Amino acid sequence: MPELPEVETVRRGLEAAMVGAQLAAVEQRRPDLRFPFPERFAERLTGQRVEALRRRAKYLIADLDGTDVLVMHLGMSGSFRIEQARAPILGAGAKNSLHDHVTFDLSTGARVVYNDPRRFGFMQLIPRSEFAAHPLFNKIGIEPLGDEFDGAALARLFAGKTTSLKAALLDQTLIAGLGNIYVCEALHRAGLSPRRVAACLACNDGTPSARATRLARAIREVLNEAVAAGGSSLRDHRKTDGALGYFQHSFRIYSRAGEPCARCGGLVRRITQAGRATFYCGGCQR
DNA sequence: AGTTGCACCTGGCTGC
DNA sequence: TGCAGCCAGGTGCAAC
Repeated sequence: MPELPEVETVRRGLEAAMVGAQLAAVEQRRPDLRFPFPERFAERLTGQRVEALRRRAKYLIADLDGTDVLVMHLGMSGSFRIEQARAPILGAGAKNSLHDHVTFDLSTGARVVYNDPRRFGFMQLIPRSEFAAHPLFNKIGIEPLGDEFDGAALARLFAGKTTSLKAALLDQTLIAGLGNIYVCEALHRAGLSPRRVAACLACNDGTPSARATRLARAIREVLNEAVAAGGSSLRDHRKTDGALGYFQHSFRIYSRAGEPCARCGGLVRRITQAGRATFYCGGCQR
């Protein structure tokens, strides 16, 4: 499911429920998700207090009061829901609980449940001292909602890249947190073809082009709007209170193959790039 | 070094 | 109604 706006939405929900609380009991219901759980996972977490709930790229990071940091990734279909004691959420029935893989019972009485049908998500425990140098994080790129992200940064990152704009924007070692939907949406807003060479964002003298500025602005804009909407719910994404995000109603290009472009009336096309579907308008995306 | 293709899983939708 | 086939928000690794 989840790109930056969905992960950020989940982070906010978990932060409100977990920060300051102690993990009174942890249950791990299967040996692995995408990867095996760490050794003695539940035991090592039990009794720890959650001091902060952060996001880096599409990772959720819980700072604990012990020596470890809990790293969580939602993969394609992972979600968290928060249940208050004695008040299970209606509709969270047997079918759904089949894929409840981890539960955290908090000292507040709330229960946090991780559900992931496809099991592409994973959880890791990393010593805090090794966090920055850890292979999961040491090559991650710039945060697109951070202060340092702008047209100049984008042009610098993409300089000399012969790959497509689409592929470069999906590369997490360059920019952290964009996925298939928001890359398509940002390129459409910026009026840029996903097939362009990534290096086209820099002028011959290396300065950022107007295109770079437009694209950086479009990326920030679409991410901010999506976060404000609680993310996009296609199949699996839920806020931690069970509510749907609603940004999917604001897609201008994603999954609209065959429809007229909302901006120019041109035909929205679907192509495949790097094995992923790309939606774009041949009329106004140049 | 940079890219592509495939694998990892389940479930939902489409079309026969 | 049933079932086969295709598709899906991500990422890591093997192969070119």
